[in-house]
Amino acid sequence: MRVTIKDVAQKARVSTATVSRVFNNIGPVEEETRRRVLETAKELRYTPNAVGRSLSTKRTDAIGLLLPDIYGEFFSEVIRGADQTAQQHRYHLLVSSSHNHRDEIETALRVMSGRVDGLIIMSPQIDAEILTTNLPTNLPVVLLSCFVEDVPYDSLNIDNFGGAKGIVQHLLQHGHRRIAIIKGVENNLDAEERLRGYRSALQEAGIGPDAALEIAGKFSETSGYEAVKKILSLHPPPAAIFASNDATAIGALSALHEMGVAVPQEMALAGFDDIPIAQFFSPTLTSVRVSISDLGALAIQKLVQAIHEKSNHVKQHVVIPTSLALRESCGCPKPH
Amino acid sequence: MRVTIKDVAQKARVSTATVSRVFNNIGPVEEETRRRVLETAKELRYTPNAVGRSLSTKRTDAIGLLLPDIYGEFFSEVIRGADQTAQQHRYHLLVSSSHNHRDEIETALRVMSGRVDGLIIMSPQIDAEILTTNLPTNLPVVLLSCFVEDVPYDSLNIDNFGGAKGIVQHLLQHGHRRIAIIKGVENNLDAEERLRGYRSALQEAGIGPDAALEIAGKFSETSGYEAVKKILSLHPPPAAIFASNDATAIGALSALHEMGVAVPQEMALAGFDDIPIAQFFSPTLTSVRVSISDLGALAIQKLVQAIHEKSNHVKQHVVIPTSLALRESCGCPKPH
DNA sequence: CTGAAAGCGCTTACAG
DNA sequence: CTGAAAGCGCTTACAG
Repeated sequence: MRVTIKDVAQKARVSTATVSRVFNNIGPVEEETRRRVLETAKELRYTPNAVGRSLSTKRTDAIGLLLPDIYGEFFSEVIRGADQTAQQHRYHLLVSSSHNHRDEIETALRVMSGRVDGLIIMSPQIDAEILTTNLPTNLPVVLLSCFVEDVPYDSLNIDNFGGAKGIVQHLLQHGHRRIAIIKGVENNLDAEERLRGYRSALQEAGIGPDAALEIAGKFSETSGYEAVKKILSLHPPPAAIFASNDATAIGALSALHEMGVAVPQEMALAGFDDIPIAQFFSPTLTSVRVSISDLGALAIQKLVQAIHEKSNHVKQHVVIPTSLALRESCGCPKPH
Repeated sequence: MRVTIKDVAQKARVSTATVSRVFNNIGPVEEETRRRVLETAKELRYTPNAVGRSLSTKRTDAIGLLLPDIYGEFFSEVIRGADQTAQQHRYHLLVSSSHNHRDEIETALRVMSGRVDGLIIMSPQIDAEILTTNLPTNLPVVLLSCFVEDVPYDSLNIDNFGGAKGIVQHLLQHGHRRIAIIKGVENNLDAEERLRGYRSALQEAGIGPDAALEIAGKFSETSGYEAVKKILSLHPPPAAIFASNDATAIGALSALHEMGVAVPQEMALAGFDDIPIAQFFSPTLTSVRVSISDLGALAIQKLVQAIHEKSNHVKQHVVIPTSLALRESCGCPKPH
């Protein structure tokens, strides 16, 4: 069977307390004893059992990452950043995906609680109140892209409004007046804020709202592809499209190519997220830059801080700034 | 503090054994007792502690997923497929990435063992022997894209050889004779097998090997981009390029666009993996189709089976077939 | 410097 | 149908 601390203690002729001390590098241990314990442990191929340890320390050394339905490069970047940073802090990452609905989130929360020391929840679709009522109050939590207002948790949000407004202003500077938007998923915080930013930019430019230019989308390539078909049937068609994320922009670009519409000459295009692959399209894709892996990394950092500082941790609401990644698809020259 | 099974038992005036029975739906429990326990539990907001349970049951209900340095859509698809299937079987997913080196793998293995009921290891760079010497022999393991030969583990491998050979044969059928390959990462199993497939196709077509046509690459967009610069400086340049994965093909495509080389007219191009985004490029990208999310899902299925069947589980070595996703970049018409 | 013992939160034969 | 008690593998005051 499995070799335990008892086996090592017995064989090394010490108590389990001593073995424990050796393995945790705490307390004073005679050098000779330490050597003997380590040797015996190696001989027996002993590995401390994490579950036993967790039960007495009340730490799990694991962090839970709750993601919405994961798909595509955005989430892979979040996970990458989170995992790297978690490892640096000696935490494990328990990933759980595909939670867009209230009850799924609730189940996931229940199931994770007790197995993790803290939780990162990315849930742009879910009202934060649902979380509040379902979370053990003593569990440190960082909310990512959640609706937050007066919630007792740390939170990280992308500056969706500012980023969207900025990129639309840029399209305006290119001289375009009729600018369409392909919207994101309904009831999604990121999507709503980007829409607000789009509208705000137009309004400040003295351009009235035009519902016909606000096309439905779903943050997916396919939805961008289909949205373009609708956009091209408008009379007159717009001069530019702001896609609510890069996946959508990529689908849109594909459709424009297929319909023989030159980008950016006949139609300017910009996305949001600046996923790594954006710069490999032709034309290269203009986007709103968000350091996605940093987002995951930062969430972990905040959470680790919260875990360590315990109850005197001061909650923060951080808005992560964006910048413009100007490339060819909006009409800018290709940068080097 | 945390509310435990004792608190519930006390308040409901039963033993902890009874509370345990109610929550696990086992053994006979008087309906009236069950009701009272459940009510009390709800009142106290009791959630069973997973760590305590694990220690006595010796199950963790978690599966570890060890990935190489994760980046890009391929891995996000693996995780997606794995997580969905794991959830169906009521297992959690403990993800650990960034393991390309021997000692990293060893650390990860040590750290995970005891916290998971089984392990999926994707490690195309690592010799399986390293794994064998580092794994608790009683832990069920499924190897993904690992060098395997006579190892006592289940394994899943993509038919890299067959897929690569097939796509190169297809390029030959388009009439191309000078076909370059952009290779994958060195000492990587998938990369080596794809190279073998490429060579085999050429050889069977009576075309001798030409080292100048085998260009270094790294499975990344950037490496594909740079490889094309070298390829275009060949005299004469080849008529087609087989990129060892889609990321590489995408980088290559980007470079070809930039250099004004028409694809597929002046240069045919094909990739490998068929990542979802491949069909949104212009021209749409021909590739070797692998159902990546199914790969993750299948690995979980195998592992769950192994966990349940215990020691009388029969190890299998499964090779996952591929198919050709023929699109525009190789010269085929666009499918609908 | 070291050990005996209690305790972490559960489950599970065993007895009744 | 229910409970007392041992045990899972650790850690940690406490005592010496």
